[in-house]
Amino acid sequence: MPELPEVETIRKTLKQLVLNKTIEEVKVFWPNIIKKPDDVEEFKHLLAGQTIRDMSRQGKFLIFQLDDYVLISHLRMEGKYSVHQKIEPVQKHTHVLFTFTDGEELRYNDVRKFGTMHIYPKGQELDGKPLNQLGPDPFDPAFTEEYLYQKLKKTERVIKAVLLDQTVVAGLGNIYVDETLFKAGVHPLKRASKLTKKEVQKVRKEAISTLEEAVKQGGTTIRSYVNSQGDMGMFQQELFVYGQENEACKKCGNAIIKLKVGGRGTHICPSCQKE
DNA sequence: AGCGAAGCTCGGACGC
DNA sequence: TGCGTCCGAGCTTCGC
Repeated sequence: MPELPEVETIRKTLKQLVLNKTIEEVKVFWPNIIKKPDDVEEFKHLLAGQTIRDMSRQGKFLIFQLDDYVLISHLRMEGKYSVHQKIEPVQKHTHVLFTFTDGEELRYNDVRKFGTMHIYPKGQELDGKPLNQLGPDPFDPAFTEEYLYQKLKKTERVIKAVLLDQTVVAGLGNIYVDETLFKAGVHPLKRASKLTKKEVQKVRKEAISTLEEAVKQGGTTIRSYVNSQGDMGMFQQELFVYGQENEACKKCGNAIIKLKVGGRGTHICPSCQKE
C-alpha cells in the first residue's frame, strides 16, 4: 500500500487525532507484527503511560514520538490506523489496540498482517533495524544529484530495482518509481550504471516533483488506501503509466504496456521509454 | 474454482 | 569470508 506520499498523509491526519493523548493499555492480537522488543508483554508494558508528543516519518516508516520511546511502524501493503471510541466494536483484521486515558482508542488494522512495529528508547532509533539502513528521503538535502549518480554508477542492477531499494533512497515504491521513470524517459530495465548524468538529473528531479505533487493530493488510492480519517487519495487521477495498461500514453498516444521487472508489475510507454 | 497478483521488505541461497 | 544480486516467504483478498 503506502509509499512516501501515503505515509506522509497518514502522519498528518493521524497527528490531529492522537497528539497529546496518553496510552493507558495496549492489546496485541497478532504478535508477529511486534518485532522489538522480542517479548510482546514487554512491548505493552513500555507503552503504558506514554504520551504521544509528535508524529514523524522517515521514508515509508511512521514514527510515534513518545515521552521516553519511539514507536516505529511500517504499514507494508495494507496497514491502516484509525481512532475510535473504545466501546465501538473492533473490526476484522484489527491486530493492535492502543487505548487512551480519555476513552478513545488507536487501532492498527492490517488485512495481510505484513506490517511491523519496533520500539526504541528515544535517541537510539537510528542505531538498529529498521531505520539504520535507510537512505535519505528524496526531500532530504542529502539526496543530491551527485549522491544518486555515485550510487547508480557502482551497481549492475537495473534502474527500477535500485530506485526501489530503500537503502539508496527511502520512500519510493512501485507506483512512484514507474511514474518517475516514465516522466524521466528512462526504461526500467536500463542498467543503473548506464544512465547519463543528464538522465540521473531528470530521474532525481521527477522523483521529487512527483512525490511532492502526490503529497499535495493526499496520496494515491488504487484499491484500499485511505488516510487515518478514512479519506481516499486523489493522485490516481494524475498517473501516467501505473495501472494504465492498454490506455493511450498521455504524451504520445501509444498504448501503455505492462511487464515484469524484478518480480514487480511494471508499466511503461514503449515509445517514450527506450531501453 | 483455482491461480496469480496486489501500494513491501527481509533473509537465505547462490555465484563470483 | 564477503560482497552483490535474486527469489521466496510472510498473509489475505480479489478478479480473471
